[in-house]
Amino acid sequence: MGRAPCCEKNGLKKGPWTPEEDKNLVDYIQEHGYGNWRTLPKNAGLQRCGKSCRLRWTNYLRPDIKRGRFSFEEEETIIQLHSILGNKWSAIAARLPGRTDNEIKNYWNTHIRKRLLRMGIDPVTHSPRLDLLDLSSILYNSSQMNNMSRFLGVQNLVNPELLRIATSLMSSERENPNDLQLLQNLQQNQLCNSQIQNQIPQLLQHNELQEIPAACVSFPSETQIVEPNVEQFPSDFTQTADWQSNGIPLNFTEDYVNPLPSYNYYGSDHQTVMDPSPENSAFYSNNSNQNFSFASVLSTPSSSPTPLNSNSPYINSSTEDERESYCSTMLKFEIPDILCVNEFM
DNA sequence: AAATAAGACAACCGCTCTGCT
DNA sequence: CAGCAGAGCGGTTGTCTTATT
Repeated sequence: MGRAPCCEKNGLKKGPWTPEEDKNLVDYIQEHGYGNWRTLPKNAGLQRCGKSCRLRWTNYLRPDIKRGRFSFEEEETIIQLHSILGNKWSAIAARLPGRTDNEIKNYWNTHIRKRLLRMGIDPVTHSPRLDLLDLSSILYNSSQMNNMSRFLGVQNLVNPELLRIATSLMSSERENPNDLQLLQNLQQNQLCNSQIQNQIPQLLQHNELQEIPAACVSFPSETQIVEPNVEQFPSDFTQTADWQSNGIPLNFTEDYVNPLPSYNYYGSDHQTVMDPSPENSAFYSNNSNQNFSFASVLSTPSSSPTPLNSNSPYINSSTEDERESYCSTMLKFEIPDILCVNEFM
Protein backbone atom coordinates (compact mmCIF):
# COMPACT_ATOMS: atom_id res chain seq x y z
CA MET A 1 0.00 0.00 0.00
CA GLY A 2 0.90 3.64 -0.10
CA ARG A 3 2.50 5.68 2.58
CA ALA A 4 0.80 6.43 5.82
CA PRO A 5 -1.39 9.51 5.88
CA CYS A 6 0.71 12.49 6.79
CA CYS A 7 -1.58 13.45 9.63
CA GLU A 8 -1.00 10.16 11.38
CA LYS A 9 2.49 11.29 12.12
CA ASN A 10 3.12 13.32 15.25
CA GLY A 11 -0.50 13.10 16.33
CA LEU A 12 -1.59 15.92 14.12
CA LYS A 13 -5.19 16.98 14.29
CA LYS A 14 -7.77 15.86 11.77
CA GLY A 15 -11.36 16.66 11.14
CA PRO A 16 -13.26 19.93 10.97
CA TRP A 17 -11.38 23.13 11.46
CA THR A 18 -12.17 25.41 14.35
CA PRO A 19 -12.55 29.18 13.94
CA GLU A 20 -9.33 29.62 15.90
CA GLU A 21 -7.43 27.41 13.49
CA ASP A 22 -8.89 29.25 10.56
CA LYS A 23 -7.85 32.56 12.05
CA ASN A 24 -4.33 31.34 12.70
CA LEU A 25 -4.00 30.11 9.16
CA VAL A 26 -5.42 33.24 7.59
CA ASP A 27 -3.32 35.51 9.78
CA TYR A 28 -0.20 33.63 8.92
CA ILE A 29 -0.83 33.60 5.19
CA GLN A 30 -1.77 37.27 5.16
CA GLU A 31 1.52 38.06 6.81
CA HIS A 32 3.85 35.60 5.15
CA GLY A 33 2.01 34.40 2.10
CA TYR A 34 1.43 30.78 1.31
CA GLY A 35 3.72 28.17 -0.07
CA ASN A 36 5.95 25.61 1.56
CA TRP A 37 2.94 23.97 3.09
CA ARG A 38 5.01 21.49 5.01
CA THR A 39 6.58 24.07 7.28
CA LEU A 40 3.62 26.41 7.29
CA PRO A 41 1.53 24.73 10.01
CA LYS A 42 4.46 24.64 12.38
CA ASN A 43 5.24 28.27 11.78
CA ALA A 44 1.60 29.19 12.11
CA GLY A 45 1.21 27.29 15.33
CA LEU A 46 -1.21 24.75 13.92
CA GLN A 47 -1.42 21.09 14.85
CA ARG A 48 -2.24 20.21 11.26
CA CYS A 49 -0.35 18.72 8.37
CA GLY A 50 0.60 20.98 5.52
CA LYS A 51 -1.72 19.23 3.18
CA SER A 52 -4.68 19.87 5.43
CA CYS A 53 -3.72 23.54 5.64
CA ARG A 54 -3.43 23.82 1.90
CA LEU A 55 -6.82 22.25 1.34
CA ARG A 56 -8.43 24.43 3.98
CA TRP A 57 -6.96 27.50 2.37
CA THR A 58 -7.68 26.65 -1.24
CA ASN A 59 -11.15 25.25 -0.67
CA TYR A 60 -12.49 27.50 2.03
CA LEU A 61 -10.42 30.36 3.37
CA ARG A 62 -9.09 31.90 0.18
CA PRO A 63 -10.49 35.42 -0.06
CA ASP A 64 -11.60 35.07 -3.66
CA ILE A 65 -13.82 32.10 -2.95
CA LYS A 66 -17.35 32.67 -4.05
CA ARG A 67 -19.70 31.05 -1.61
CA GLY A 68 -23.35 30.26 -1.89
CA ARG A 69 -25.59 28.64 -4.40
CA PHE A 70 -24.39 28.04 -7.92
CA SER A 71 -26.01 30.28 -10.49
CA PHE A 72 -27.72 28.84 -13.51
CA GLU A 73 -24.97 30.11 -15.72
CA GLU A 74 -22.41 28.39 -13.57
CA GLU A 75 -24.39 25.20 -13.63
CA GLU A 76 -24.77 25.35 -17.36
CA THR A 77 -21.07 25.91 -17.72
CA ILE A 78 -20.28 22.97 -15.52
CA ILE A 79 -22.46 20.64 -17.56
CA GLN A 80 -21.01 21.81 -20.83
CA LEU A 81 -17.45 21.54 -19.62
CA HIS A 82 -18.08 18.18 -18.03
CA SER A 83 -19.33 16.87 -21.35
CA ILE A 84 -15.91 17.65 -22.77
CA LEU A 85 -13.56 17.22 -19.88
CA GLY A 86 -15.20 14.55 -17.81
CA ASN A 87 -14.25 14.60 -14.16
CA LYS A 88 -11.46 17.10 -14.65
CA TRP A 89 -12.72 19.22 -11.81
CA SER A 90 -9.73 21.47 -11.64
CA ALA A 91 -9.99 22.26 -15.34
CA ILE A 92 -13.68 22.98 -14.93
CA ALA A 93 -12.98 25.11 -11.88
CA ALA A 94 -10.53 27.14 -13.90
CA ARG A 95 -13.46 28.40 -15.94
CA LEU A 96 -15.53 29.26 -12.91
CA PRO A 97 -13.89 32.06 -10.99
CA GLY A 98 -14.37 31.80 -7.27
CA ARG A 99 -15.36 28.19 -7.36
CA THR A 100 -13.08 25.39 -6.28
CA ASP A 101 -12.71 22.02 -7.85
CA ASN A 102 -13.92 20.45 -4.65
CA GLU A 103 -17.01 22.59 -4.58
CA ILE A 104 -17.82 21.84 -8.20
CA LYS A 105 -17.23 18.17 -7.67
CA ASN A 106 -19.57 18.12 -4.70
CA TYR A 107 -22.19 20.11 -6.54
CA TRP A 108 -21.99 17.78 -9.49
CA ASN A 109 -22.38 14.68 -7.37
CA THR A 110 -25.19 15.99 -5.21
CA HIS A 111 -27.20 18.05 -7.69
CA ILE A 112 -26.39 17.88 -11.36
CA ARG A 113 -25.59 14.22 -11.54
CA LYS A 114 -28.86 13.26 -9.90
CA ARG A 115 -30.84 15.57 -12.11
CA LEU A 116 -29.30 14.12 -15.26
CA LEU A 117 -30.10 10.64 -14.02
CA ARG A 118 -33.71 11.63 -13.43
CA MET A 119 -33.80 12.94 -16.95
CA GLY A 120 -32.52 9.65 -18.28
CA ILE A 121 -29.11 10.96 -19.16
CA ASP A 122 -25.96 9.13 -18.26
CA PRO A 123 -23.93 11.73 -16.35
CA VAL A 124 -20.70 10.08 -17.45
CA THR A 125 -21.27 9.97 -21.19
CA HIS A 126 -23.94 12.68 -21.35
CA SER A 127 -25.92 10.32 -23.50
CA PRO A 128 -29.30 8.75 -22.90
CA ARG A 129 -29.11 5.80 -20.61
CA LEU A 130 -29.76 2.90 -22.95
CA ASP A 131 -28.45 0.56 -20.31
CA LEU A 132 -31.58 1.09 -18.29
CA LEU A 133 -33.94 -0.06 -20.93
CA ASP A 134 -35.76 -3.32 -20.73
CA LEU A 135 -34.30 -5.18 -23.64
CA SER A 136 -33.92 -8.63 -22.30
CA SER A 137 -35.93 -11.04 -24.33
CA ILE A 138 -36.03 -10.41 -28.03
CA LEU A 139 -32.43 -10.55 -29.02
CA TYR A 140 -31.79 -14.00 -27.76
CA ASN A 141 -34.04 -15.14 -30.55
CA SER A 142 -32.48 -12.85 -33.07
CA SER A 143 -29.95 -14.05 -35.57
CA GLN A 144 -28.71 -10.50 -35.75
CA MET A 145 -27.56 -10.33 -32.21
CA ASN A 146 -23.86 -10.61 -32.84
CA ASN A 147 -23.85 -8.15 -35.66
CA MET A 148 -25.99 -5.71 -33.76
CA SER A 149 -23.66 -5.80 -30.85
CA ARG A 150 -20.82 -5.02 -33.18
CA PHE A 151 -22.75 -2.12 -34.52
CA LEU A 152 -23.34 -0.86 -31.03
CA GLY A 153 -19.80 -1.44 -29.96
CA VAL A 154 -20.96 -3.33 -26.94
CA GLN A 155 -19.72 -6.79 -27.56
CA ASN A 156 -17.79 -6.68 -24.35
CA LEU A 157 -20.78 -5.32 -22.59
CA VAL A 158 -23.21 -7.96 -23.76
CA ASN A 159 -26.06 -6.10 -22.24
CA PRO A 160 -29.16 -7.93 -23.38
CA GLU A 161 -31.32 -4.98 -22.58
CA LEU A 162 -29.40 -2.69 -24.86
CA LEU A 163 -29.36 -5.28 -27.56
CA ARG A 164 -33.07 -5.72 -27.39
CA ILE A 165 -33.82 -2.08 -27.94
CA ALA A 166 -31.41 -2.10 -30.81
CA THR A 167 -33.27 -4.94 -32.39
CA SER A 168 -36.58 -3.26 -31.80
CA LEU A 169 -35.33 -0.22 -33.54
CA MET A 170 -34.01 -2.30 -36.39
CA SER A 171 -37.31 -4.02 -36.85
CA SER A 172 -39.13 -0.71 -36.95
CA GLU A 173 -36.69 0.81 -39.37
CA ARG A 174 -39.13 0.88 -42.26
CA GLU A 175 -41.98 2.26 -40.23
CA ASN A 176 -40.06 4.78 -38.26
CA PRO A 177 -36.59 5.61 -39.46
CA ASN A 178 -36.36 8.32 -36.84
CA ASP A 179 -35.81 5.77 -34.12
CA LEU A 180 -33.04 4.21 -36.06
CA GLN A 181 -31.45 7.56 -36.60
CA LEU A 182 -31.70 8.25 -32.92
CA LEU A 183 -29.93 5.06 -32.09
CA GLN A 184 -27.20 5.83 -34.55
CA ASN A 185 -26.91 9.33 -33.22
CA LEU A 186 -26.54 8.12 -29.70
CA GLN A 187 -23.96 5.62 -30.71
CA GLN A 188 -21.93 8.17 -32.60
CA ASN A 189 -22.16 10.62 -29.80
CA GLN A 190 -20.87 8.12 -27.31
CA LEU A 191 -18.04 7.11 -29.55
CA CYS A 192 -17.11 10.68 -30.08
CA ASN A 193 -17.08 11.45 -26.39
CA SER A 194 -14.97 8.45 -25.55
CA GLN A 195 -12.50 9.13 -28.31
CA ILE A 196 -12.06 12.73 -27.39
CA GLN A 197 -11.64 11.99 -23.73
CA ASN A 198 -9.12 9.30 -24.47
CA GLN A 199 -7.03 11.74 -26.44
CA ILE A 200 -7.22 14.66 -24.10
CA PRO A 201 -4.34 13.74 -21.77
CA GLN A 202 -2.03 13.02 -24.69
CA LEU A 203 -2.90 16.15 -26.53
CA LEU A 204 -2.63 18.25 -23.44
CA GLN A 205 0.76 16.86 -22.72
CA HIS A 206 2.02 17.81 -26.14
CA ASN A 207 0.09 21.00 -26.27
CA GLU A 208 -1.31 20.02 -29.59
CA LEU A 209 -4.97 20.35 -29.02
CA GLN A 210 -6.40 23.71 -29.90
CA GLU A 211 -9.86 22.72 -30.92
CA ILE A 212 -12.10 19.79 -30.41
CA PRO A 213 -15.13 18.89 -32.41
CA ALA A 214 -17.93 20.97 -31.12
CA ALA A 215 -20.39 18.30 -32.02
CA CYS A 216 -19.26 16.63 -28.85
CA VAL A 217 -19.76 19.81 -26.89
CA SER A 218 -22.93 21.42 -27.99
CA PHE A 219 -25.19 20.11 -30.55
CA PRO A 220 -26.84 20.86 -33.84
CA SER A 221 -30.40 21.71 -34.33
CA GLU A 222 -33.21 19.34 -33.71
CA THR A 223 -33.86 18.82 -37.36
CA GLN A 224 -30.53 17.17 -37.75
CA ILE A 225 -31.50 14.66 -35.17
CA VAL A 226 -34.90 13.73 -36.40
CA GLU A 227 -34.07 13.75 -40.06
CA PRO A 228 -34.08 10.24 -41.40
CA ASN A 229 -30.79 9.28 -42.91
CA VAL A 230 -30.77 5.59 -43.26
CA GLU A 231 -28.02 5.71 -45.85
CA GLN A 232 -25.55 6.22 -43.04
CA PHE A 233 -26.63 2.97 -41.52
CA PRO A 234 -24.84 -0.14 -42.68
CA SER A 235 -27.30 -1.87 -44.89
CA ASP A 236 -25.78 -5.25 -44.40
CA PHE A 237 -24.81 -6.04 -40.89
CA THR A 238 -22.90 -9.08 -41.92
CA GLN A 239 -20.25 -6.89 -43.48
CA THR A 240 -18.27 -6.82 -40.33
CA ALA A 241 -15.05 -6.03 -42.10
CA ASP A 242 -16.02 -2.39 -41.92
CA TRP A 243 -16.08 -2.53 -38.18
CA GLN A 244 -13.22 -2.73 -35.80
CA SER A 245 -13.13 -5.18 -33.00
CA ASN A 246 -14.02 -2.45 -30.54
CA GLY A 247 -17.16 -1.69 -32.45
CA ILE A 248 -15.91 1.52 -33.99
CA PRO A 249 -16.31 1.83 -37.74
CA LEU A 250 -12.99 1.77 -39.51
CA ASN A 251 -13.70 5.04 -41.20
CA PHE A 252 -14.87 6.63 -38.01
CA THR A 253 -11.62 8.34 -37.27
CA GLU A 254 -11.98 10.15 -40.54
CA ASP A 255 -15.63 10.84 -40.12
CA TYR A 256 -15.70 12.01 -36.60
CA VAL A 257 -14.46 15.45 -37.41
CA ASN A 258 -17.77 15.98 -39.11
CA PRO A 259 -20.61 17.46 -37.16
CA LEU A 260 -22.26 14.66 -35.34
CA PRO A 261 -25.85 14.54 -34.39
CA SER A 262 -26.23 14.94 -30.71
CA TYR A 263 -28.24 16.79 -28.15
CA ASN A 264 -28.26 19.99 -26.25
CA TYR A 265 -29.19 20.51 -22.66
CA TYR A 266 -30.29 24.05 -23.06
CA GLY A 267 -31.33 24.55 -26.61
CA SER A 268 -29.67 25.43 -29.84
CA ASP A 269 -29.37 29.06 -28.90
CA HIS A 270 -26.55 28.05 -26.67
CA GLN A 271 -24.15 27.10 -29.35
CA THR A 272 -20.79 27.55 -27.79
CA VAL A 273 -18.40 29.34 -30.07
CA MET A 274 -14.94 29.92 -28.77
CA ASP A 275 -11.94 30.91 -30.77
CA PRO A 276 -12.80 29.20 -34.00
CA SER A 277 -9.60 28.79 -35.90
CA PRO A 278 -9.75 25.49 -37.68
CA GLU A 279 -6.70 26.18 -39.72
CA ASN A 280 -4.64 25.89 -36.59
CA SER A 281 -6.51 23.00 -35.20
CA ALA A 282 -5.67 19.43 -34.67
CA PHE A 283 -9.39 18.78 -34.72
CA TYR A 284 -12.04 20.80 -36.36
CA SER A 285 -15.57 20.57 -37.45
CA ASN A 286 -16.77 21.14 -40.97
CA ASN A 287 -19.09 23.63 -39.45
CA SER A 288 -16.97 26.44 -38.11
CA ASN A 289 -19.73 27.55 -35.82
CA GLN A 290 -19.27 24.42 -33.86
CA ASN A 291 -15.69 24.83 -32.95
CA PHE A 292 -14.77 24.89 -29.36
CA SER A 293 -11.43 25.97 -28.07
CA PHE A 294 -10.13 23.38 -25.76
CA ALA A 295 -7.17 25.51 -24.84
CA SER A 296 -9.48 28.23 -23.70
CA VAL A 297 -11.40 25.78 -21.65
CA LEU A 298 -8.32 24.81 -19.78
CA SER A 299 -6.78 28.17 -19.37
CA THR A 300 -7.30 30.23 -16.28
CA PRO A 301 -10.08 32.72 -16.83
CA SER A 302 -9.08 36.29 -17.34
CA SER A 303 -11.84 38.80 -17.45
CA SER A 304 -15.11 37.15 -18.15
CA PRO A 305 -16.53 35.45 -15.13
CA THR A 306 -18.73 33.18 -17.19
CA PRO A 307 -17.17 32.69 -20.55
CA LEU A 308 -19.79 30.27 -21.69
CA ASN A 309 -22.52 32.76 -22.02
CA SER A 310 -26.14 31.99 -21.99
CA ASN A 311 -29.14 34.07 -22.78
CA SER A 312 -31.52 31.34 -21.93
CA PRO A 313 -34.59 31.91 -19.82
CA TYR A 314 -33.21 29.11 -17.75
CA ILE A 315 -31.06 31.51 -15.84
CA ASN A 316 -34.12 33.33 -14.64
CA SER A 317 -35.47 30.31 -12.89
CA SER A 318 -34.61 29.84 -9.30
CA THR A 319 -35.64 26.50 -7.98
CA GLU A 320 -34.27 23.04 -8.50
CA ASP A 321 -37.53 21.99 -10.12
CA GLU A 322 -37.44 24.91 -12.48
CA ARG A 323 -33.94 24.04 -13.50
CA GLU A 324 -34.89 20.47 -14.17
CA SER A 325 -38.02 21.52 -15.96
CA TYR A 326 -36.06 23.78 -18.19
CA CYS A 327 -33.52 21.11 -18.92
CA SER A 328 -36.23 18.65 -19.83
CA THR A 329 -38.02 21.08 -22.04
CA MET A 330 -34.96 22.10 -23.93
CA LEU A 331 -33.35 18.73 -24.38
CA LYS A 332 -32.67 18.24 -28.02
CA PHE A 333 -32.67 14.51 -28.14
CA GLU A 334 -35.89 12.72 -27.65
CA ILE A 335 -36.41 9.45 -25.93
CA PRO A 336 -38.97 7.41 -27.79
CA ASP A 337 -42.08 6.42 -25.94
CA ILE A 338 -41.04 2.82 -26.08
CA LEU A 339 -38.19 3.65 -23.77
CA CYS A 340 -39.95 3.71 -20.46
CA VAL A 341 -37.10 5.22 -18.54
CA ASN A 342 -39.26 6.24 -15.65
CA GLU A 343 -39.76 2.68 -14.63
CA PHE A 344 -36.12 2.44 -13.80
CA MET A 345 -35.76 5.66 -11.94
C1' DA B 1 -41.17 15.09 19.93
C1' DA B 2 -38.08 11.45 18.75
C1' DA B 3 -36.03 8.45 15.45
C1' DT B 4 -34.50 7.69 11.02
C1' DA B 5 -33.31 8.76 6.27
C1' DA B 6 -31.58 11.68 2.95
C1' DG B 7 -29.01 15.61 1.48
C1' DA B 8 -25.12 18.63 1.48
C1' DC B 9 -20.58 19.69 1.90
C1' DA B 10 -16.03 19.76 4.25
C1' DA B 11 -12.17 17.05 4.77
C1' DC B 12 -9.27 13.14 4.04
C1' DC B 13 -6.75 9.53 1.38
C1' DG B 14 -3.93 7.80 -2.01
C1' DC B 15 -2.09 8.42 -6.28
C1' DT B 16 0.34 11.10 -9.85
C1' DC B 17 2.94 14.83 -11.61
C1' DT B 18 6.65 18.12 -11.43
C1' DG B 19 10.78 20.23 -10.23
C1' DC B 20 14.96 20.03 -7.77
C1' DT B 21 19.33 17.90 -6.37
C1' DC C 1 18.99 9.10 -14.32
C1' DA C 2 17.21 8.18 -9.76
C1' DG C 3 15.36 9.66 -5.62
C1' DC C 4 12.91 12.80 -3.03
C1' DA C 5 9.64 16.41 -1.54
C1' DG C 6 6.06 19.44 -2.58
C1' DA C 7 1.93 20.16 -4.72
C1' DG C 8 -2.25 18.97 -7.11
C1' DC C 9 -5.96 15.98 -8.41
C1' DG C 10 -9.97 12.88 -8.19
C1' DG C 11 -12.44 9.62 -5.43
C1' DT C 12 -14.26 8.62 -1.12
C1' DT C 13 -15.60 9.19 3.62
C1' DG C 14 -17.25 11.61 7.66
C1' DT C 15 -20.10 14.83 9.82
C1' DC C 16 -23.58 18.05 10.21
C1' DT C 17 -28.18 19.65 8.76
C1' DT C 18 -32.70 19.09 7.08
C1' DA C 19 -36.72 16.44 5.86
C1' DT C 20 -39.74 12.73 6.67
C1' DT C 21 -42.14 9.25 9.28
